[in-house]
Amino acid sequence: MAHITTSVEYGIHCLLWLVGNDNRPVSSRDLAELQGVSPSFLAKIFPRLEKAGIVKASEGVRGGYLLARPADRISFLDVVDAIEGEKPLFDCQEVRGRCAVFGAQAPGWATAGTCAIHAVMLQAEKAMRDTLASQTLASVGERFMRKAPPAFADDVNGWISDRVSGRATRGGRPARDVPD
Amino acid sequence: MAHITTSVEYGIHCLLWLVGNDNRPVSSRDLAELQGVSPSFLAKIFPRLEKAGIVKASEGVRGGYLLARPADRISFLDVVDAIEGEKPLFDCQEVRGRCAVFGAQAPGWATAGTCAIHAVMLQAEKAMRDTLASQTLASVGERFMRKAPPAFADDVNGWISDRVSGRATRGGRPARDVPD
DNA sequence: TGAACGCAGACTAATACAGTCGGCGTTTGC
DNA sequence: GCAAACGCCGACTGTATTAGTCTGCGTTCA
Repeated sequence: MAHITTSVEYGIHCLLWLVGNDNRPVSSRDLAELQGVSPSFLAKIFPRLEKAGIVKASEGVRGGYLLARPADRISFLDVVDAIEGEKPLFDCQEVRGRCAVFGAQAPGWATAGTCAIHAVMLQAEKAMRDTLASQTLASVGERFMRKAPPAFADDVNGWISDRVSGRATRGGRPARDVPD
Repeated sequence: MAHITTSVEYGIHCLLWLVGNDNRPVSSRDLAELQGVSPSFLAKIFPRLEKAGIVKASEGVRGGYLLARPADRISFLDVVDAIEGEKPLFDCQEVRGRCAVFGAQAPGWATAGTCAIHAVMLQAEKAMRDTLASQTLASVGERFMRKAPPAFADDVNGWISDRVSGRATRGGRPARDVPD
């Protein structure tokens, strides 16, 4: 699998729908159906975002999630680390200390400091993380909204409202607009 | 596992031993024992480096590997791609096209071009790859040799020569300096 | 000829990831 | 007060990848 996982992808997609949605919590189930992904899988991702302080949860009926801070202060790196837990790009096996000419015990100069190869990998990882840190939910959300027609945001808000009120007034029958 | 694998780590460590070793091929078995890693595992890595044109192989007794071009023209990125095959940092699932408000068929504006999230990941991947491309076997090898005492390179060359000649003159008994 | 090579492919064990399921505590509407 | 809609947690499954082993084949050289 790829280093940046599907969980992160789903998480960011969901968070983008929460941008500019400050007073109405949205449930992970609704977000899942809105995007056509697995509800139970999304339900595993959101608690991590909540623990990292990226979203706020409200429990009970009509509960759901809201962004915990403004979208321009939530970077892609925040989301990646929240979901994946700062997993390293490279896992140094410290091969340098095993050189046969050292015998049983490697000399100090060989194992002091960071392995030269590891240092390059850390530098590459930093470059990647710096890029992720430079992009926020606000900047990417805005870029997406410039592509979408003006009515799109309203359509989505309407879809979500329909689902919530549809459950309340029509006895739990989901309001789907996909015929079959 | 980490995105940059142990195979790459072993590969780079081996290639660094081949720097400045232009006329005497070294076998993957000797490189494995020199570094205390699995010979059969290393034997799986080298053919990929050979197919990528990073090393040249010579078969038969006294065969082995040499760098196929100067060390200052072999970057870390070359080695990573040779061994891992340009695997992407992120695998976009095209969630954007599944939005429920679109119904069965997503409109063109939604799926045109690169997904905004994917674009950020590609940018991060490029930053990582640019860093890996900027580092060569020559630069890192030199950095390592500055840490090592002057006699170290000779010690290693001696160890390798002992192993080759030891096999020839002493009937295949490996010249190990680690007692047990 | 045989040992030391490279090379290819099958195989195994461990891990991680995507996804599912069931149970529990909380909140709200009827 | 009860049931449905929530969040949250842990156990579970299937599949893909990785690290590592093993066997067999063709080549080279003493």
